[in-house]
Amino acid sequence: MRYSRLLLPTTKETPNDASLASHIYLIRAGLIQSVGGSGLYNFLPLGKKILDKVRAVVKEELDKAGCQEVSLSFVTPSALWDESGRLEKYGKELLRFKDRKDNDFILGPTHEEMMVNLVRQTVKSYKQLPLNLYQINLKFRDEIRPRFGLMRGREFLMKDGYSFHSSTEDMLREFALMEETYKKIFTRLGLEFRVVEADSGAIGGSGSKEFMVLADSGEDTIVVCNDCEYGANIEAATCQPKVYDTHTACKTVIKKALYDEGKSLCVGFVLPQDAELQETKACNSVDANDLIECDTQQSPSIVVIEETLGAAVDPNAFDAEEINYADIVAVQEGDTCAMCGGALRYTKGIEAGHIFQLGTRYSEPMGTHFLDENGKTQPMVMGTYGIGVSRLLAAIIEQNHDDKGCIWTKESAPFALQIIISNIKDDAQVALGEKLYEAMLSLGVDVLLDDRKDRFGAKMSDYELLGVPHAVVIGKNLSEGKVEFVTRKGMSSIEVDADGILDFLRDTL
RNA sequence: CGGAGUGUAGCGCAGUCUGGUAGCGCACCUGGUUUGGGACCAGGGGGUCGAAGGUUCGAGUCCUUUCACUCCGACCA
Repeated sequence: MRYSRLLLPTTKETPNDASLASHIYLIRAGLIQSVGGSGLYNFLPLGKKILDKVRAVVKEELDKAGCQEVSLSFVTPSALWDESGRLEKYGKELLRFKDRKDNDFILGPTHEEMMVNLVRQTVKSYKQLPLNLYQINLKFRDEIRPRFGLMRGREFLMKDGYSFHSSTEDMLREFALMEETYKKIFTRLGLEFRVVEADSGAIGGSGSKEFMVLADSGEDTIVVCNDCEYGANIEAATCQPKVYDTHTACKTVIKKALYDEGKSLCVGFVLPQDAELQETKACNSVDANDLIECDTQQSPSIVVIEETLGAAVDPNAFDAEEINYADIVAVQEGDTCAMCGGALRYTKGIEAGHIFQLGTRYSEPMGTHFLDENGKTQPMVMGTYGIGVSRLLAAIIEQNHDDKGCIWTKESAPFALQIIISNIKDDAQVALGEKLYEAMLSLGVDVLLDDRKDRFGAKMSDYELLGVPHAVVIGKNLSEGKVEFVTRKGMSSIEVDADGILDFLRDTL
């Protein structure tokens, strides 16, 4: 590709609403363009190209693992969501609308219902199982607060996969296979990540693991052990139980728990004075959709006592209809690891992938059955597996950038090599640049030739901003028969004889 | 939804208090000089001033209503 023909609108100024490196550089490097704000973005040619490369890595590894790609309708009938009971649970994040006949539709935020619907119409026998189907398509979530560019857009590209099994054992086998496959994907993309235990959220199900790309700018707090492999989202993290007695000072946190059809209950959470309530755990402990602040100090109808308090608290002290025990306390830094006894600490991560053991959460209510060897009707056992593909672009930049711009990893780079002709009016420089460009193309190297009538400084700045892994700078040293080979990471450069540059590139790239 | 703020050229902003020719920087176009770190000179194009209503001889500016977006806190790949 010739730079002079490329639509790549780089800018010197940072957009005023961008605070994250990935957001700033995606826009400044001319990869994406904001569409009237509010979490909607256009992908410009090179942004699209990078997205396609990341997508290709995801697809290759999944196909190798035996998954099959499909493409589900983006617009989905609300009726399906009624069947699974998620229409209410998902709440306002669903973008709902009507067609001209007044039928209700939503834009899919994730496609469990659609995939289940597809499979229940086509799969009837245990002989057709197991099955792992996925798609890499647009999703829409009407986020309360979109921000950070591609990190939390409202429209985004997600890979969502669903597996169907005749037994829980087989689903667990596939779950493990997907964990391995995901590790391969993130490793190929050059990311530093950690697999952690997670809460299952609105999708439901039992076991779930998140793939966290480690970055200080990550939105999730994850708890990791200094001494072993243990890692968990703060929402699901556990530690060795602490010991309390009747002298332990306790506090009660009052919250309003929200349920389907507008129902709500006042709940009191009892925990040690110096502990912190973990809202997700608390929410799960009462099977609520959400917890909100309770305005009045009314007496709670349910009391949940932190389980490690045990006998340290007298349950008769509360005037409530129901008293339960559950893990509702947030793990603190310095707590003891339940696996090995080491010290736990916090770190930040970007949730780039999430795998769930769904069980029969969707197949049961939606009537997705098959006939087993004995001709008996059984609900299929399911797993579901997601990767935020467009978010991965942001995650790659968060982990790979400097104060000049992006530093793309090998598998994600928009080009393998950039050839920079310093002065377009110098015939010798142009001649070598063109020759090298043609040679690289014929070798099958994806190369960008900067043939613009710009000054050296402008070209170098654009090179650093875009972040192609390597460049050849053909400049004034050509009069002494030398060119420069530059590596974007660290901006180190070495002088190479102009005569030998072609061989050098053949050996190096 | 709570709190704070902003809407004026593609982007970033001034002008609004005190009503009177629509401005600046970047980007863009033309010509010329320049070519190792975003250069310079000269000329040029580009605007429903977020929207609606009102006050006024006259509204970007004052009044009312409304919409959108951004930032800080509770959802999620």
